[in-house]
Amino acid sequence: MAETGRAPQASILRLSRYHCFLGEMLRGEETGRLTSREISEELGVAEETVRRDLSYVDVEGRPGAGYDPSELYDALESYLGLSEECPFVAVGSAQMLSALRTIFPSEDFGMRMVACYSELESDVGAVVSGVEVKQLSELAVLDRCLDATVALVACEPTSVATVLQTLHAAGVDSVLMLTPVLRPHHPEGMNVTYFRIPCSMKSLASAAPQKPSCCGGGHCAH
Amino acid sequence: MAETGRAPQASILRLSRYHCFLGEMLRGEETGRLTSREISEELGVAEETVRRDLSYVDVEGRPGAGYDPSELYDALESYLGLSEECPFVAVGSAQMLSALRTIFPSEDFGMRMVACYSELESDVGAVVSGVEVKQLSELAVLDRCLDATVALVACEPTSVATVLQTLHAAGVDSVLMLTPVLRPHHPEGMNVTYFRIPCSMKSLASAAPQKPSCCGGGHCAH
DNA sequence: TAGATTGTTAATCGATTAACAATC
DNA sequence: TAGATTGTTAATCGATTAACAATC
Repeated sequence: MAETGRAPQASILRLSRYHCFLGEMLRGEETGRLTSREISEELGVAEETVRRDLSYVDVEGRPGAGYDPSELYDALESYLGLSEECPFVAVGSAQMLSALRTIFPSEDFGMRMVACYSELESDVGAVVSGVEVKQLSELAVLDRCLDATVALVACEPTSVATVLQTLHAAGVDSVLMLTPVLRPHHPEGMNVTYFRIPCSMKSLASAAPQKPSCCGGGHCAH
Repeated sequence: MAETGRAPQASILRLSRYHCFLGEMLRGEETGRLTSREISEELGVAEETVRRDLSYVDVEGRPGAGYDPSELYDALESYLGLSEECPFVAVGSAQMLSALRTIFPSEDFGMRMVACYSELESDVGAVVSGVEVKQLSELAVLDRCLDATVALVACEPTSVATVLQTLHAAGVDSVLMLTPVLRPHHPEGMNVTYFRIPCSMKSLASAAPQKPSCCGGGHCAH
C-alpha cells in the first residue's frame, strides 16, 4: 500500500470482485499464499492492474511470495467498507425477488437481504429467503436499525421514481437499478448504478465484432 | 458524420441508449427536430459527448436546427446493425424469464424473444410472452432460421459453462450474462458482457461517497 | 442576415500497461 | 544467495471535455 487517495471506480469494482473471489477461495480448501499473477489468471484481469488495484488497499504483499489470502480478504472488506453482514434491501415483485436468488444467493457472497418490498398487493406476506415481503408503502418506515444503506431494485418501470424517493427518505443512498429508465431523475445525492438490459442487448446485437466487455468489471481472459 | 473507424465501446452503449430514447419518443406525439442539447439533457450525458457519438453514425444534423428524429433513429438502427426485429434467445427458469419481462418487455424496445430455454425439467411447456419454454438440451438444435445471434442468460451458476458452449455451437456469439461467474471461461470468439450483481452491490456498499456510475452507459444529470 | 447548433480539432483527464528497482 | 514477486514510476492508450470555425 502506497497510493493514497480514493481508488478510481473501475478499481473499486475489481476490488469487489477480488473480494468475492477470495471469499469463495477461503470457503474451499486451498489456503496457500496467493500471487497477483494467480488472481490475474483466475479473473482475466492484467497482472499489473491487480497490483495497482491492491496498492490502494492497506495490505502488504511479500515479494517473491504473494499475499496471505485471509489477510487480503479482511483488508479488502475493510477498504470497501463492508460491514460484517452487508445488509441490503430489495424491491420488486415476489416472483422477481425469488428469481433473483438464483443468480444472487446473497449469503454466498457474505451479504444479507434484511427487508424486501413489492409493488403488488397480492405479494404481501409472501416469504423470500426467510424475509416477509412488505408493501411498497411500508418502505417509508424502514427500520433504521436494520442499517441498510444499499438497495437492489427491480421494480416496474412506472414505480421507479417513487421507489427512489422513498428509499432516499429511508436513508438508503446507494442503489443497483435493474429497471431501465430512459430519463433518470434521482433524488439529490443518491448513488444509482444502472444495469440497462435493453441498451446492452442492443449494443450486443451490433453486427460488428467487439471486444468482450464487462459491465461490473473485468472480462474473460480468452 | 466524419469520424471513420469503429466507435469505442462506451459510445456504442450510449448510441444504443439514444436509439431506445428515440424509439420511445417516436411512439409518442412530439415530432419536432431534436438537438444534441435536448438529448444531452434528457439522458444526462454531456452535450459534446452526444455530438461526438453521433459523428460515428451516418446522419446529417442541421446546424441551428438539430436532427430529424426518425432519420436519426434509422441511422442508429443501421449503424448498430439492428435488424428489423432484433431477435434474441433467453435462458433461465420460467420464473426468471417471466420476471425479467417486467424490467425488459422486449417489444417495447423493438426486440423479440424468439426462443427460450430452462434448466428445470418442470418448466418445459410453460409459456413466456407467447413462446414455449424448451429444455436446455434442445438449445443444440436451435433453429438457425430464427437468426438470433444474441442471448440473455440468467441461468443457475452451475449451468453457465454448458449454456455458453451450447449457445456458441448454435451460432449465438453475443451474450448478456446476468449470472455471476467468478472465473469466466468462454468459448473462443464469444462476446460475453457480464452484469455482476454481487460485485456491484459490494462496491455500492462501500461507505465512501462515489460518483454516480452507470454500467450500461450514462448516469443521472443531477 | 443573425442566432443557434453542428462537426471536428485540440486539450484534458483518467485508466491501463510496461518496466524495473526494491525486497522477501 | 538466487529466484520470484511486489510496489511504484513512467509511458501509453482511450475517452471526455472544451473551444470554435463552419453552416443551416
